[in-house]
Amino acid sequence: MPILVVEFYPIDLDYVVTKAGRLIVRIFGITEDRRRIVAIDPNFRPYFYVLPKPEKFEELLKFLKGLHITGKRGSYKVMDCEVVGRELIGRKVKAIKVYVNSPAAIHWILDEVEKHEGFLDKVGKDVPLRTMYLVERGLQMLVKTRVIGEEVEKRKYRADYVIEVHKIENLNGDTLKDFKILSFDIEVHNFRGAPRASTDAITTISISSNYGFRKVLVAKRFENPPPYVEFLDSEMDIIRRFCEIVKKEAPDLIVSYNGDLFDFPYLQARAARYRIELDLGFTQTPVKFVGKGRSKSVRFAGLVHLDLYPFISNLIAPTLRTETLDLSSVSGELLGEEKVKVDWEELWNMWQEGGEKLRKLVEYALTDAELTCKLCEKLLPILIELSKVVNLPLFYVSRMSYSQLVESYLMKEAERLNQLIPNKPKGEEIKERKKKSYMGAFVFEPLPGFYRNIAILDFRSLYPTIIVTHNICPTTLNCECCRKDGIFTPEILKAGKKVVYHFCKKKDGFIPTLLNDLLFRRGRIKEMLKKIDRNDPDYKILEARDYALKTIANATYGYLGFARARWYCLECAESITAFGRKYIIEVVNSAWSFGFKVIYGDTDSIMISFEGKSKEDVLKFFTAVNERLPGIMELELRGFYPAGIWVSRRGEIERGAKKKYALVDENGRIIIKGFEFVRRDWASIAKRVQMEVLTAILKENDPGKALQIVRNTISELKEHRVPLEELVIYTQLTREFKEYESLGPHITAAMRGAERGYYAEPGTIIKWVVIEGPGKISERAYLYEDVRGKKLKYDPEYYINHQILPAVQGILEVLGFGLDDILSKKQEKLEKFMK
DNA sequence: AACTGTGGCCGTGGTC
DNA sequence: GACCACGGCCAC
Repeated sequence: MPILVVEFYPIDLDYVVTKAGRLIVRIFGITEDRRRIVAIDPNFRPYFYVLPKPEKFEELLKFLKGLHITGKRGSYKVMDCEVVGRELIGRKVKAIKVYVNSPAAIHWILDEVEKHEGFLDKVGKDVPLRTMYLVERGLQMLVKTRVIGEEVEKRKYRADYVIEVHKIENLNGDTLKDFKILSFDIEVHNFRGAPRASTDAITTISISSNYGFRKVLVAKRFENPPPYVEFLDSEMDIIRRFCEIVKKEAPDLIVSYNGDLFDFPYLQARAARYRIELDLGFTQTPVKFVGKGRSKSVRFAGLVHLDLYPFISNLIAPTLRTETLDLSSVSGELLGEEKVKVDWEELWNMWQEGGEKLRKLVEYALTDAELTCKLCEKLLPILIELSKVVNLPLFYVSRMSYSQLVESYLMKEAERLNQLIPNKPKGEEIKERKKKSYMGAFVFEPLPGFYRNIAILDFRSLYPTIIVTHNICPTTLNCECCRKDGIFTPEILKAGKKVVYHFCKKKDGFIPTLLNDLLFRRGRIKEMLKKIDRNDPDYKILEARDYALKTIANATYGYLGFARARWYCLECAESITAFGRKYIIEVVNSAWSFGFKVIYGDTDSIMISFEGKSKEDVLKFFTAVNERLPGIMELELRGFYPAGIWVSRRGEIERGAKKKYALVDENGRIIIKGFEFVRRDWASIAKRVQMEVLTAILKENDPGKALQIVRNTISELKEHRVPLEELVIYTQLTREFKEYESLGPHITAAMRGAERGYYAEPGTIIKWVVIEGPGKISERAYLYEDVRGKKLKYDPEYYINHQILPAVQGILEVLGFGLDDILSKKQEKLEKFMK
């Protein structure tokens, strides 16, 4: 077969072991002219490291070199051994890098090696093969790549080129940008929101794309269908047609919203009834279900299945304000487009009735696929950047948590910095680590009050800059070489004793080096963002890159204290927070010595009042602090705020509540932290009134108006004039019913709902309402759907005393208004009279 | 499998 | 009625 040279962008990677026991790594990609390529690399050898006892080094090396095991499933061989000098968590080691013939061989060979008397330790045996491969070959995902190799028979591949690799290398910085996206969504015929694949058929499959293609496959006819509708005779035909379309369109990405846990498993179960294979990828092998339980994912070789739900819930959710993570709410927030919400019961009716109703159902179904596609377009730049930073295929990156991202990044960079990758901790070790905790950040207790002329200062990336400045790393912790003159932490109080750690002054640690890189790159991106236009196509990419780098930098501190981390280091985490406390307290002290009143501060920020002083004074103070800060640490001036309010802790007039305050900025924007207003588990009526009260006070200087708002709302509640939607409380069910020790209202409401067939499992957000009647709140808590359906009456007393008043009392108290002032009958009569 | 960390507020049920 | 643990969610 001829030798070919092809340039392409790698988008996916996997490996197979042939029946003959040969390991084959497959790189899937697309060329500039949108052809599919599979580069087959049969020459990769997985490896791990053995640390022998020094005195038996040669003996073990000799033993390893000839090692060859014949097992039932094939033969396992040591292909090569290399003696290398590396570092393992700050310790210089001489190790043997052992190359073997297949992934399974790692386990078998190790079994033998461990029995050898010269064996001391093993490292890197649990590193994923894809990481190993990309590092070893020096390849970057999504970056233009040239492969030179022999064209081989396509056989089972649906690709334009199948090439056996002779040489493969990245070319330049060019990254794949234009992805062909196909999104889809299924609708199921079921009644109460707990679809069962054993009984409930798929009614429609909707498909959308970023290149104009859209379609809804329907198994029931109606008059004058929209052009995108394709009628088919049965569920079987819909599924078959769907597979046909995906294969024919050959997109780069097949995108779903919760396809890992719902759409694909469901589709698979229904397809199995008709013996249809979901073989949608570059190969004719069927779909793969990887992992178990809640971490299940659905994978096709080459065709990247992006499920946006895990990505959003793992990484994006903290930046969102939405109460729930359903497609509609998330698109509402990220795209500004919300779809019409239709509940299960209604969908059932629409299907049953057919005709015009069915047309609505079809429109609704298409919207789902369309929103999924648009969300993907919106989030793809971030995914691409993350994929490049940690250098792993999109498929994996899109399903990763923060800790996995950090760890992947560290693993990717380990080889370059001569670091061995520590083993993953095992069960017992994890348990031991989990028992330990340590002291975190400092939070300043505010004095309750209404303040004017506030300045906020905060440290830029406090923890990352501490790590870099003080060289905090498991590799530099308590090094031998700097016992006398290292970098010493502040005293740390630990179980009644004072402890001090030190970090190496002579050589840069592994993690500080990487974080310094990340922060430096971020700095450069920020500079570039300032220079280019917002509409420049590069703007979005740079923004996404900044987001990716920030995400990894910020999660690194937490990762060091994470029990399952390979580079776990509790002393490091402790040291970082200890330095953090030291710095913020120093800033508080300087503020005082400059004559400012300190109102509040939390972890890396300080809020001061400059009443009686000027903004220039604040600048002087700010400059003075920065001059004394070491390394790359930096205090930033976040801004000036005309007014702010801090309340007392409930029931403790004199003590201010931490983590709760509201400000108004110079543009009149209200900023609210910690108050009920920002909490999911408060009724929107209470949240709205709280916001209105805060606005009246902070922005309009009109406490009288605030009182009036509260009184009006109370009357509306009493007269049942408030719509039920405003009374719904959202609370998450975090475990199975039987695991609860105390049964709060949201749990009893969910339990009542479950009896009526409303689906609830850990993770479900329960929407509940309190109705009139005797007994505990939990005895009167019902699902919103139940209350609405049965036309039960909500309990005004509950909403007044347990929602409205708690939300506004503390705020009004600061201005000198007590409960009597709020409820004052006289005023209310007067008001009615005036109307 | 779900799991980056600690600090913090506060309603509710449950116990005395 | 006082007190405390549980449970959830938020700040950073």
